[in-house]
Amino acid sequence: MLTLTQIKEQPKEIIKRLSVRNKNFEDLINKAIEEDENRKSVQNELDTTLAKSNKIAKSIGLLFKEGKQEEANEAKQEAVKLKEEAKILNEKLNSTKEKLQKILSDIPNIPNKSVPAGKSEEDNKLIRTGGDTPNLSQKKAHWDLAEKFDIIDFELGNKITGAGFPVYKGKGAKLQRALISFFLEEADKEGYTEIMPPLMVNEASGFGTGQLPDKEGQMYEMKEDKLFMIPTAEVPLTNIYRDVILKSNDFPIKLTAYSSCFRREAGSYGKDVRGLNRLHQFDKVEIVQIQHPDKSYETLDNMVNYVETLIQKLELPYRIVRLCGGDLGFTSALTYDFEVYSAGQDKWLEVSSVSNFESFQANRLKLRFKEDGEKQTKLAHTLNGSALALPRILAALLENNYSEKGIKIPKVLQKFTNFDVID
RNA sequence: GGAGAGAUGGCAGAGUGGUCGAAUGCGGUAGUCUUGAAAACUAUUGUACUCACAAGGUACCGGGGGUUCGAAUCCCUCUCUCUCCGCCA
Repeated sequence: MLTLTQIKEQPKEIIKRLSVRNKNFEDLINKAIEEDENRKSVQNELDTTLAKSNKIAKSIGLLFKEGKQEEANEAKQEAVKLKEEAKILNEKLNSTKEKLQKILSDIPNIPNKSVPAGKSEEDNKLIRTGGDTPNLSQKKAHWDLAEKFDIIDFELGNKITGAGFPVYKGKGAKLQRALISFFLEEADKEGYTEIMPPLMVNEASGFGTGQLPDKEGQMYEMKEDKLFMIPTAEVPLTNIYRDVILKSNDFPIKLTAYSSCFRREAGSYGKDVRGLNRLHQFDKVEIVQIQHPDKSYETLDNMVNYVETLIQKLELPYRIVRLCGGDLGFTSALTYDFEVYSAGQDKWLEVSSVSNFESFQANRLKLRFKEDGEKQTKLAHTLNGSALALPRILAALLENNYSEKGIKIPKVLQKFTNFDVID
């Protein structure tokens, strides 16, 4: 959520910057400002009414003590009147606040200046590429390979749960575990503190990172307990710092977590989502940083570089793109997507998304900090990225490393798998 | 799931209808003393809105609602924590 201070300081600039999202937010911004003015005047009125009422209430106590019954009773009548006024004003204030809140929660984050305008992924800006595309004697899609080597069973998942819940078996399961260990160990070396978070979160946490109320349908919900299955470890990880006031020397805060992720992704069926390409349950190692506003973009670059090294170590061909306005997530100010080339499908698969949310999440989370010696609190910046999501990495590993001899395991993973080929 | 107790400022903990934004202790910060430090002493120390980051005002004692001129204090409700019992990896 944007803060009203941000909006009021430079509304025109914000409207202009939001327009790269391919939508016009002028009305909403103006409404927000208007509604806030409204809120202020109502609050002022209420405050003065309450002040009067408080004063009288205090005097009544004194009057009774002094035995001035009559005067006290007179004051009482006055107080009743004020109370009624205050009640009406209070209702008015609440509805105004609600309206304002609704408007604010409909305004997405301001894209960073470097975000290109554009409608869809075709307008994303290519930053760099790396790795070599493999020369394969024969191309096979990973779902065929999975069956051939009996390492992932999609049918079995259908039986036990439903579509999008694959069952990993034997070397397939071990490879998953190896990837998780590899990613966590790398993150640890990079200075991230490992966390094992809950896989379900409450409503307040969902709101804090922006999944609620906007993307409600994305999460699996336990209606009876008002809990949600996490769509990413970003949610519990970032919410560790909800309602927290940090000191400026607490920065940077670096957290990592492996978790299963659960996404309903309603309505996305068909050809592009075969095999591991899109799942309801998948595994991911996430990295989160909380940083001083002055340093968050430097940190974003570091995170991008870090994710790049992971893909390089896995010897996968990749490209990094900067998302255009139309493709940029609601809460993000700047996002880099990583895609790996998966030879069997002849497709680029998105495997990581690294974003700076600036103070957008922090405002929802009430995640603040104090500059050394200063009294005033400021909003911190939050960032996160996948490092990395497993299924599409696995798909690319299977497809790119396949030959008649079987599927070759990248060197960095072998100490975790204890085998070097799937055959 | 059953029975009971409780939720107060960074922590501990007092406060059961007015003078309570809240005693006291610890912690934090600044200062005095000291060559320096410790100790001791003094002062200061919640968040947010309004507003000039002033003064003043307002809200917040787990969340929401109610009673009252007035609530941390009484009532209702929700959430959470603890103790005992039951169940259980």
